Amino acid sequence: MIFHLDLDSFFVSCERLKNPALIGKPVAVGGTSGHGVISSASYEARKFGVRSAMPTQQALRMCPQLILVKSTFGLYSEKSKEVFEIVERFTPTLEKVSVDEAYLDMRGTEKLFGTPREAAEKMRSAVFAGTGLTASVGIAANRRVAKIATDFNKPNGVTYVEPGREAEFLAPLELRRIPGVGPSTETLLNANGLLRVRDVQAWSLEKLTGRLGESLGHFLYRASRGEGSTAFFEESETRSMSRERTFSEFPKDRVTLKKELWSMVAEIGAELRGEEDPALKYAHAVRLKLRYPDFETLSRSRVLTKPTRVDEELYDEVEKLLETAWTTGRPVRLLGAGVVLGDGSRQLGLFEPVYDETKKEKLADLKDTLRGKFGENAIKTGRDF
DNA sequence: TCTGGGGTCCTAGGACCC
DNA sequence: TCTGGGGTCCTAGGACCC
Repeated sequence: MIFHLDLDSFFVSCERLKNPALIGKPVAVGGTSGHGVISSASYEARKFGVRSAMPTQQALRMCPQLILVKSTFGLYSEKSKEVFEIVERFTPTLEKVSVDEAYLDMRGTEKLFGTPREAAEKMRSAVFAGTGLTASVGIAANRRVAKIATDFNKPNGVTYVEPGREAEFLAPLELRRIPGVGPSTETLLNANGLLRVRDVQAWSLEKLTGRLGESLGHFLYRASRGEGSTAFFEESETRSMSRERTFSEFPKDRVTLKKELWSMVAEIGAELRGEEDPALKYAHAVRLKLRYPDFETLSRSRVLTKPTRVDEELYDEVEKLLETAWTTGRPVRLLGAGVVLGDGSRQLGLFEPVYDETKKEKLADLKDTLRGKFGENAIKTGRDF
């Protein structure tokens, strides 16, 4: 039995703990100024059509009395920690997938907590008693179905899909309920006459792969029958790091863009040098992202001739990408920088020596240490833009 | 009407190798 | 003069998730 636990409108609920006057009202947490989007909406606000990821301006048009609260991430991670400390008393085998969501392996806990449904209710009560937050729980034989089940009975509910009855549970649901089926895939499926899970169940694997492609066809065949991976943990390592910034006023001068690029690259560099896992200590490639005011978005990337974790070396490469990608003088809405991670050896060339730490790298580490001790501004980097 | 930020995975063409 | 098949890497773009 796998549980999927999801905290109800988490950011809004946290804000209500801090300010009870928000209870019972249409509230949304998110970007309050300029080009913001909604991160979390109360159920009162959802009645008006307000949803997360919706532009704040649009939300305000739909619901003029909407109370907007600026997000305070410190509060959310604190509350999240409290919740998972409570949840860990039920099983040590859990995987957090975000601040407000986790999968729990509850196999073999019947003696302690009773039936799956009883265990879920005990868990939800404990979370509420300890933090004042409500959670929804989905129970199934695999992660995918458990997650769909959570969504089925939100907020503050439990859904148990008995083993062997997955296909029956899924049949009436809209395809959109399957994680991985977003707006674009939904449109494609609808255009093929597939509206609900049962419609997909009626197609053979050959028909699905023939009409929709190998990958999507196989995925839907399995997902529609409630099949999922049997392993609890799914291997997944960080493969990239990035920073991006949407400007409130769209700059069109080189200096502003390069200063911003430098500060993002420096953050990435510090994170890279703080990385414990030897397989992920070095940047294998760098990436640049640009978005213009009309939302035209482009990215450029380049594999480095030599893997590095030195800010200056990363910056020089990203700057080159900016020079080639950016139409000089055109205003920029969003600027982003990123790295693809590697272990410092190059994949190509079996006889390449593993990259040695250079003096520059040691200097960069020293700067990080000093910044940690004396503050961000302890070390000034002399750079002309 | 206006669209955040940090990620993962997939696709598709071209280069290159065996 | 004509031209297979499989695999990996690189690059750009896009879908999707929270």
